[in-house]
Amino acid sequence: MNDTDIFMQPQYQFTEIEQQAQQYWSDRNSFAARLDGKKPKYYCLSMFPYPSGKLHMGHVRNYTIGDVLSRHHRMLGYDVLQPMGWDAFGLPAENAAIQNKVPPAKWTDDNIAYMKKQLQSLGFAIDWSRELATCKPEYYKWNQWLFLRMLEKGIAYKKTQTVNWDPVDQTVLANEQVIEGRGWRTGALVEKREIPGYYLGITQYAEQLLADLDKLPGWPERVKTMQANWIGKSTGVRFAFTHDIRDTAGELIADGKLWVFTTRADTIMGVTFCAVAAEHPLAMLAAHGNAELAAFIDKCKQGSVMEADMATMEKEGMDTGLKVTHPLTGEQVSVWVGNYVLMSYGEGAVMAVPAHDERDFEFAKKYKDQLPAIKQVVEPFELQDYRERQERLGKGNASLNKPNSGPLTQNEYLAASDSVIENFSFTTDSWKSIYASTVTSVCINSGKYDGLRYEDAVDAIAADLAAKSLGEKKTQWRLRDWGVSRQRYWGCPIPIIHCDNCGDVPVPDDQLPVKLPEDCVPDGSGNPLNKLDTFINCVCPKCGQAAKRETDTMDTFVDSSWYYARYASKFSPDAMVDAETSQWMPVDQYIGGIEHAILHLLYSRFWSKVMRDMGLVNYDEPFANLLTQGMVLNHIFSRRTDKGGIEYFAPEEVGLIYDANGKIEGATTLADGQRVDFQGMGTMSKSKRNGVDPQSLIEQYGADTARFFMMFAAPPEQTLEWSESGVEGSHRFLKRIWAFAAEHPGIGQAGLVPTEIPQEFQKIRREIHLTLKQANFDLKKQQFNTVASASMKILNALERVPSQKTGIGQPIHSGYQLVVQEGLSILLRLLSPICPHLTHALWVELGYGDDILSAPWPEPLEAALAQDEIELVIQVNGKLRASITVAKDADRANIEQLVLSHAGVQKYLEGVSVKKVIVVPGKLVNVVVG
RNA sequence: GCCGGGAUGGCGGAAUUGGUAGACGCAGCGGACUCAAAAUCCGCCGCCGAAAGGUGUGGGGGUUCGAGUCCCCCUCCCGGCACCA
Repeated sequence: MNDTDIFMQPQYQFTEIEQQAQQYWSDRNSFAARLDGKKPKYYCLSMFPYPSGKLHMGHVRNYTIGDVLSRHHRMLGYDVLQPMGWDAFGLPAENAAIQNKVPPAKWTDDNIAYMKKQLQSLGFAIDWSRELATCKPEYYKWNQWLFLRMLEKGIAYKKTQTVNWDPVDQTVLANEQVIEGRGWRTGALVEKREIPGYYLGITQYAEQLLADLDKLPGWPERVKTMQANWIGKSTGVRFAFTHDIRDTAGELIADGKLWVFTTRADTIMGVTFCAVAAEHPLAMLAAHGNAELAAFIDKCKQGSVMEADMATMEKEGMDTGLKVTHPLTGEQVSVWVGNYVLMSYGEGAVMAVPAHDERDFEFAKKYKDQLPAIKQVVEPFELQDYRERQERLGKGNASLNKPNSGPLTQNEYLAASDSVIENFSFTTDSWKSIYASTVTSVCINSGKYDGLRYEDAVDAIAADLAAKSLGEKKTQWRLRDWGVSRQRYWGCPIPIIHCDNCGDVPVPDDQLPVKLPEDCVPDGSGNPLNKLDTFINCVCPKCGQAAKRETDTMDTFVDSSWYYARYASKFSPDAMVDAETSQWMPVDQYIGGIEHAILHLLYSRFWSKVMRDMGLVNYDEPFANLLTQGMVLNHIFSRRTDKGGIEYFAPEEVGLIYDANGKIEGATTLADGQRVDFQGMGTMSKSKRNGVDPQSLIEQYGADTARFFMMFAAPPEQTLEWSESGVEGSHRFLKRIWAFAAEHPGIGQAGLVPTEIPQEFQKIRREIHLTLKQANFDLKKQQFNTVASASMKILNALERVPSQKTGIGQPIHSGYQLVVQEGLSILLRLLSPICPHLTHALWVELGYGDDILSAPWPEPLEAALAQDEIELVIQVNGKLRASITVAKDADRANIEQLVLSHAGVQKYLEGVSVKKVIVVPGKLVNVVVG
């Protein structure tokens, strides 16, 4: 090599080393993914970035994790695919356009070019030939194509949707652009508007999306739980209370039926009232001519809909004065408006059974003077079983009066149950101790249903309701269809043409893609496409008359719902994906932030199933294994300004103050020595000024240091606390490796055979192989922090190998050569996924081979791990007292005898007798005395 | 409020899944080199104690020869959420 000069230097010149390694990989196209069918495949995918301008630390962490996995699997003998691309449509490009008057296309392209350079400087083993950007027509053409197929199948459809409308800018706002009910730019009060839009029928796949979570053992439990909750399946009974309530025109409302949904139909005989949402037609009707009720309804509509806010909120309601008829008992039941009933879920109305629903109970407690007495209709099965046994024994006539207050025992409850309803005290505690019932309950006080357990009761009641045409069993989903229309410019055009004669006409396939004009500069006053005649005006594909193009674009979640499949395919202009896709898919390892646990992952799963049903792909689930990496945190420093605001200081602008325990107490600014407060660790963000720029990190320490620290500081799923001195420590380690290697030029070439190795060398060799064993175990667990520390341990061990130079000119011991040669080879390979540049350079320079990428992954050798003597720890009554060294095949009796005669043990045996001796082979001996 | 995950030195974090608690690193302290500093290297480093020893994984109880690890109760912290009938 002509660049040997760098390697001869004992100094670690990372910039040159990294550039040369990257050049080497790029010259040889080292990371082009190929499937030869002989090796197993490994598709490793990190969530693609939004090209916001430059990388942040979260990206560095995410992509380093992916790269470590990719490089490790490559050396294990897999064909690896690790692609990269750009989630390039979205609102920030439009905001930048408004600010800088640059077209979003230009802004996005420039950002991509810069960020690509940054990614390359980190040395990721990416197949750049598969790079894609979702804002390019050759990509989004297939969004449009699949959308049209969904339209044909009835999966996509049009209906009106509610949007946030800014009356000043005359534009639709995204939720994030609404700040405290006002438009972010204009400050105008935001209005709700109903406009038409396209929806995708994800609810048609609800059952599959829920059931197939079981096919994902490689996903974190919490992500699966979140998805299951989001899909929100509940099975129950939908039924109607009948009524004769008429509107102001005298028309019977909703055919005289008040529909409700319940998962607890077995408690139907315990209904004491009904509650409807504020927006429910019955509530609206009752509000006519009832100012008090109208005011209450208005108040309900204003309240927060967030669960956390609501959980502690007082349940409130008001009687509408309306009555409905119970479908089974014929009793008249009052209809109330309840602030805890949501119009958007189920029927917007509920039956209220205070005895067996905590919310209903809270409500009934508050309005007990206006509502009928609560009615218990189920009790735990175990209790009923108990009661029956008691009755057979002819017992059970005690009174409710319990001498000492406290919760009733089962026995006491049983004795008093007949009088419990009259004497029930209205507290949540007594409700919980008496009524709260699970589904293992049995009906009581329910006429013909008495004695039926949950499932049987629901079946019988559903059958009776069905016989009257007033109800049936039903599955209710929380999941709603996915609205994909966005009234924005920088997105994929929805391929529809509006014709006065023919209505909404799909763009024919041969006219795809509908290209987004790229020279627009949004000015904040709505979608510029609306003003672009060259885009809007077109010809109806059906009748040939002049027509208008749809100007809405698609939600950017569409773009990211299938990019992984495109990566895995040849980028054909004629097909969304090709046969190669099904060879690479599913993704073997997907890595990204937990913030995408619900929407992105659910939409991708849905999209995959749609593609599968259209015969495009052959997999049910796109991501076999999911790793959700933690966030990157840094110190936050702030102080109150004179004006009462908060001013933030970057960590490099302050000096820390520690308390007596060495904990950070506060800090002072380096500039003026003023005191600032330490706010703890928080996510790196611009607003808190605690971000660290990856670029300056790479320039100062190199990519390998950045990568090493990212892996070393915390396990991947946990948050990672930034530490400048931690980065320095990582850098120090890499310098030490370099210096150690520089002292052993050409050591990789020595052809040594490990035969007779003296003890002193064997001991360290064993330590190295033991550490390697642990590291390989940790890699399987994806616990990279201990893999990084294992590489440190191996270097520590290598530096301890006795060099035993016998004198000037004397050769060093062959045992030394062997252990260092082998140990360094293990260290370089083990470290190479984390620090690929340094290890690449040293592998070649020390003569181990041409390319560490094609070296096999190191495995510990049994011969190196074997030992003739083992150390056993000795405990007396579980406390560590001594240790002995015994032959590895020493038998139990032998060990016991050795232990009991050990001086360090005997002093604990005086005056007591040995009861038992426990020998854990290879580990320890516990002498139990007493 | 509900669901999920946690709590181990001054700090980040280990502990091969019930078997020597604190690996590895950071910070700190002491020393070597240096005119000096930086860099580098060597040593010490949970707490109490002069030592012997004792004690110690958020708190309390339990199972076990043995518990950071398993079980029950409690406290606090973080993440998620939908008053879901």
